[in-house]
Amino acid sequence: MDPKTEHKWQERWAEEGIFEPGIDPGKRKYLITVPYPYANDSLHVGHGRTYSTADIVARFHRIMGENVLFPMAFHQSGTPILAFARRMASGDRDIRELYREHLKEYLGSAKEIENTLDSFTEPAAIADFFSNVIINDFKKLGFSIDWSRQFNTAEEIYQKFVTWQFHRLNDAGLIKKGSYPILFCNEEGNAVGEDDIRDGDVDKVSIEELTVVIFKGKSVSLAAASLRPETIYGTTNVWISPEGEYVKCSWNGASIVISRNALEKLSQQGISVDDPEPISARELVRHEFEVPLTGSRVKLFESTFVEPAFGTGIVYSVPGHSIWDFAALQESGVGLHPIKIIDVVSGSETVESLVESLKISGTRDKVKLEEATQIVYKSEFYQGKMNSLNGPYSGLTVTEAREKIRADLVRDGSAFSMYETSRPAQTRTGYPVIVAVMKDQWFIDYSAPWLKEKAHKLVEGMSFYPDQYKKSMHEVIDWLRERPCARKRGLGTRFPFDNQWVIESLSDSTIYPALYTCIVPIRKIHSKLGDVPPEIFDHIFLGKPLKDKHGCSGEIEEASRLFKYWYGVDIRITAIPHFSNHLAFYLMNHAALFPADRYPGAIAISGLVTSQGAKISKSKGNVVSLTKISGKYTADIYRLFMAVSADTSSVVDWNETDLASVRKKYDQFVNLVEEFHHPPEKRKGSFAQDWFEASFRQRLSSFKENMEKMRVRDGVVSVFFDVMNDLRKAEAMGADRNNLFSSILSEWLIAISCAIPHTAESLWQKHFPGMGLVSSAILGTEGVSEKDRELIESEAYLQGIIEDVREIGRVTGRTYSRLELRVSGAEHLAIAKAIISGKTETLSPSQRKVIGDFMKVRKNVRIHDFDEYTSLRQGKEILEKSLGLEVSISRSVPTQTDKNPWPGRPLIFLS
RNA sequence: GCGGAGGUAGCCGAGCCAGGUCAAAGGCGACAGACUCAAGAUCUGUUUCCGCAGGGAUACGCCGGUUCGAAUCCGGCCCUCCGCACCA
Repeated sequence: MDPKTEHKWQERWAEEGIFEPGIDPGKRKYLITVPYPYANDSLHVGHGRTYSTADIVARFHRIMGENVLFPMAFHQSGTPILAFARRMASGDRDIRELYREHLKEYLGSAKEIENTLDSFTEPAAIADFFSNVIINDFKKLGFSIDWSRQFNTAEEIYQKFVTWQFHRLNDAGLIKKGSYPILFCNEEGNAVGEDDIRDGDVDKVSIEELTVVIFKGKSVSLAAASLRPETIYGTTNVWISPEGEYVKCSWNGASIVISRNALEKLSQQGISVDDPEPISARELVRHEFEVPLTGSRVKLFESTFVEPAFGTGIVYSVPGHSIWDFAALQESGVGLHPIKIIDVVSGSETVESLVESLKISGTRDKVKLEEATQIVYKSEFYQGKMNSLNGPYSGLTVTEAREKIRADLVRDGSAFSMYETSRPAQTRTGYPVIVAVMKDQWFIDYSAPWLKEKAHKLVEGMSFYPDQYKKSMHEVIDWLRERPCARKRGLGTRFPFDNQWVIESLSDSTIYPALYTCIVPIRKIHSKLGDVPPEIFDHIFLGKPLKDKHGCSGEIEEASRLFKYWYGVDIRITAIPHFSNHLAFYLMNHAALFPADRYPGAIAISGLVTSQGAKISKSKGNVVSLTKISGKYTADIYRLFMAVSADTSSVVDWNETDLASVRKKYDQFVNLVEEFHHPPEKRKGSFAQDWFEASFRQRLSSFKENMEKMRVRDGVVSVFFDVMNDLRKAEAMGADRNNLFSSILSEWLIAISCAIPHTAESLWQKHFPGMGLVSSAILGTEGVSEKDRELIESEAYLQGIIEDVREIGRVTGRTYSRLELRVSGAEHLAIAKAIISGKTETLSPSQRKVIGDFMKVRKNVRIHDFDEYTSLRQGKEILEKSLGLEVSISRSVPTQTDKNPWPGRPLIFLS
């Protein structure tokens, strides 16, 4: 198979429109979806896997006679495309160079590339370009996608749909407003996402909550920030930075000292600090301050490890439980001693033991200090108990004490909360990233009990592949809280209740599969009216009565019919990273908006793809783009590889060694089928022929069963590899290949067309000309008969005997010329049955003498449904052929005390 | 830490839910033989150890338990992977 031939078939499929189904009341409908890709880049072999799996499943359901719809669309909402366009517009040379290289895969001339790069200052141009790349890649892989229904999330029509959806969520009381901490850049006046932060993708920035504790002094108080308020009883002193700029300001009636950097953060977080005045904090050094709750007095000292830019630029020192404080104290030489206030399980690392084992030399040893801090934090936080020095908090666990002490400090007016980034961070343009609290953040309230209850019911009623994910989904639903659903920037749909906001990009992608069903007539409505009013969506999707048809009654009714016929989604296949976010929202929104008969039917999880043993990433240089696949390997090899190299949910590794072996098998298959000639007349069945046909029916039925249960690998293995092995076996048993083929070839090609459709089409055309396309053929329904099972069992019985004979030959190391087989008769059968059922008392005394002989071989005794003697007679030639021995068979030998034939285990004599 | 999944022969990977028919499917790799001048491809066989008649011993992360019987059930331990949110 070459890419050109593959292309030819793709064009045929498109011409005949066989993947663009309409309503067919005579067939069961099957709607299969995969989350749409984000159109900011081309896709690689990893992305292709989910779609490959989906296409194999789609094609399977098609050959099972179902009316299959496999649609797709493109995601353009959110910040990445926008950020990319901005960088291009800013004239960033690095990114231009990067994409110049990248575009060479898709565009021929340098001029074309430069023009395209120029156009990338517009987000829409980026999205369009990569959407087209993806479409082309997918077409070249032979995916049976209905392209007539594609759309993208930047289209007005999509945004009308999302707007409608948000109105309905609001009607259900699920849209809420509240305050929420986010990453923010004051200089740019923007919320910042991962892509806006320098190294944000490799070194994630998260938000941490600090407790700012007020240490009262004579004229001013110190506001010291801590991640661990529970350590307050271990305070020995307070630290400030000798290099920091500090200000005095008023908070809650008190005069407090904080770093200049903290001012802006606090105001962004809605904490009011007024009248800031510069103060020379050094003057306060060695002054005494009062520790809240404990009432003890501690002094202020300087240490360079304190970062003015972190928190308030002031920290209180707990050398008993903080490595930094311990190291700083040792350096300072002020002669204070650590106070131990937390007990940990014996054997756990402590501040002192870590300083020793890690050889920490001082506060400059930042990397080791960080590592040690993590270790101490974990063991104290999860196992620690407050000891008797903690006043009323003695005996509490660290977790409990933290909450209680924080609450008590806040109630007392001795503390407030502030947020801080988990590491110092800058935007790509170099401005600091801080945490701001948005007072009017919009949420979707996924915590609503009625919604959770509905969602649990929905989950209970659907299938998950693998099954264990059903349990996980129940847990995810329990865990969901309010989700911020709008942002101040990014592409997407305007938030309908507040124009300043844009709907966040996962929140706009929940029930959109509904749109696939009827996008065509809705487009018509939109082009007629220049709008799609919400009540039309209400009518189409929720069946609400519609008075004013806006002159589009035909289109509206068409859309309603389509939606009713196709929706819900029968299966949605997606990679695991979508599980606890996208899939959860997908299910929650369906539960919130649709009646139960429109709920999703199943979710299948597709595993990750690695490349040459490593996670696929640009930095590792192991990205293999989908564009190269069809040319370099052919679509069918890719598809077959994805199907058979691992179970749907487990990891597939893309590497040349495994690819080569799949290719080898594939070549074998093609050669076999190409050499086939229809025999002039079908020969009368031999044992081998009958067995092969029976076995094929069993392979086919196992294929169907596995595919139904989304075990694509097992399914394809049984219909591809196993049938080829059977074929070889049957030939070895003396059957004629063409004869074997002629009885199964058409069904075989139809089944195999799911995985390798192009190859199947070519072979189909060659051997069954004039019978249409294999892609639209339907598999027969014949199952496995009792007779088939007997044949299969009887062949396995023959194989067992062949193995036994071989083993004897191997062990004795001799060669033989004759094989005599003695099969058990009626008497042996009766004795065996009696022993097995424990009714030995029914046996005669002479019969009882053979029980010992039976027990020796009982492991191998099997009472078959077929007659062993007849089977051996039928298989005589096969035995002779495979063993190269002259074979004689006898039955009903009299019982003896030492050696008897038993059911399933004839006596073997070699000479 | 919490939640989830998992550790099976040289490798990948079934089996485990419903304990015996499991020395454990299938694939890859390796080895031997056939074919060939040769290589490749293909076919046949072998691939834990012992065994001159189809057998035995030891094995499914480690330790222990239940059972006549455990890869499969239970408990403990060790290790690996995934998710832990506003990010697509």
